[in-house]
Amino acid sequence: MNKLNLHISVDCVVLAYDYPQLKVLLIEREAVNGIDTKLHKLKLPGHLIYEREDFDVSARRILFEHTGLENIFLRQLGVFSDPDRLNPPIDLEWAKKTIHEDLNRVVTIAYFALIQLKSVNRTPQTIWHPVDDLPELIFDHNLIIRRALRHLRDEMRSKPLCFQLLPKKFTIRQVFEVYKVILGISIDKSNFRRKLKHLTFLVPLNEKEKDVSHKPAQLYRFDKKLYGKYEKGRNEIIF
Amino acid sequence: MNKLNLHISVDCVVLAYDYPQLKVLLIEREAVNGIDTKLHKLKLPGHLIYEREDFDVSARRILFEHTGLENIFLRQLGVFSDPDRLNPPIDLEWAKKTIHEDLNRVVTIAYFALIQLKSVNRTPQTIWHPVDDLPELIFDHNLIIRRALRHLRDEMRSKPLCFQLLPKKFTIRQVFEVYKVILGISIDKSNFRRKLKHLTFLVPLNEKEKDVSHKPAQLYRFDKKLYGKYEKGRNEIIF
DNA sequence: TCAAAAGTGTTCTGCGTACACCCATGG
DNA sequence: CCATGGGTGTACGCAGAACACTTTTGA
Repeated sequence: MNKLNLHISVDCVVLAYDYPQLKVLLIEREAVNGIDTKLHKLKLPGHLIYEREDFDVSARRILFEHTGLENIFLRQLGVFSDPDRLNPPIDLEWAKKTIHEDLNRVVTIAYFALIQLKSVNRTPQTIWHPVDDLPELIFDHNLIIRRALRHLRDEMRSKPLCFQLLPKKFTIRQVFEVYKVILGISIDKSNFRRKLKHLTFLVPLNEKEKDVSHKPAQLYRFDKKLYGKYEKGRNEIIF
Repeated sequence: MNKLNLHISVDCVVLAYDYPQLKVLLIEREAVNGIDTKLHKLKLPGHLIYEREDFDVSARRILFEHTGLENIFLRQLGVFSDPDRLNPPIDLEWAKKTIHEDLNRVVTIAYFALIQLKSVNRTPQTIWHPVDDLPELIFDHNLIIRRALRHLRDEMRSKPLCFQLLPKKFTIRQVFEVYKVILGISIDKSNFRRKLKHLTFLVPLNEKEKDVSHKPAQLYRFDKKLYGKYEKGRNEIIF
């Protein structure tokens, strides 16, 4: 029998690009008898873990339940272990009633996932909320999201994460938009183009944009194998 | 009362540069009645956590116990949650006898610390072992160290981690050596010099190397504040 | 024929790379 | 005066920044 471990949970920050915004997947907290259901707080998708489950597997299970997706881009973000993180008290009350168990301390392992919004099964409980101006979430979930965004911004600069947020076929402009909105910086469009065109792992397709009221753009795909080679060829030391 | 949590431990990978090698801090596993003491296996410094302790605090406590150092450069590396990580069985036996408790599953939060070897209190139980050709350690500690090294190599390229491994006053050559040994690459010496000289956050001191049988080198220090400014001024997108 | 975005060209500057060379010190 | 490493100079090429310009489409 595989029972719940009452000390450890997994929470997932699932991010998606919904032009022109970056959005995060939130879940409406279920109402529980005895807790004021007026408090429609939101939370990250997550759950206590099972005794015999690797956390990466737990995270994938949770993601599948809420999005219908498998093979998601997933990274461990880190552990949130503040002994007082199960605050405010009403949130803790809710959690106890939901799982029908007493809880003392729960540490959570935060995960970080990137998906393409189009491929998701949308369900009534899931809310895709812009990452700017988030409401107050339960526990320390606001903090976890902030940490995830910082991680994303950092890693975007040196790794090809953006392609996880875009469809398989994309235009340079789409990449450009993703960079602008996530990093919050202005970039010279034509230099950005030129730069991307010289990246060997971006393969131009025999296909162009359709149904647009301007010159249709070249479509590209990201080639993981070629990226591997490209990455090996680099040995810059930058600070 | 603050009791042990039998589900979660903290392990620390403490790295130091001992010319010309990178070394990791290991602890000799204590002998326990009923376990063959011939098995002189080594382990990372670490321990089960206390119920009301933030893990960062646990890690610092452990590091202080083994090195006498406070204010260490410390980062969370990640969680190791394989349900079968407490293998081989003899290691699990040893752990149970040591803490006088039964153990089912323990997940560990791995931390990553960089220190200057000179400033450490050396004690008889602590062993500084070269990171190449490590012996077989208990549990998954070899895996944890590999992960730590990967992390170090990655982060070295974009962050000024090397200065955590060097004394406060250092020469360009020392930085050069650290990079060479950790990244395992060959670098053009004179270009490396030039590059470092242009970094605004490396401040030349009114002091030179002493007692060397060659031209004494300029000493520098790393200025954290200046680095902060330097970092803000960068907004490269690199892939 | 106009708006909108694709895509090209040009100039300047700075940085990485490769490599030759001179300088200071202890033995 | 030699070995050792510190430190400078030069020349080339590529890549980023800034910005003007041309092209292709739908409406």
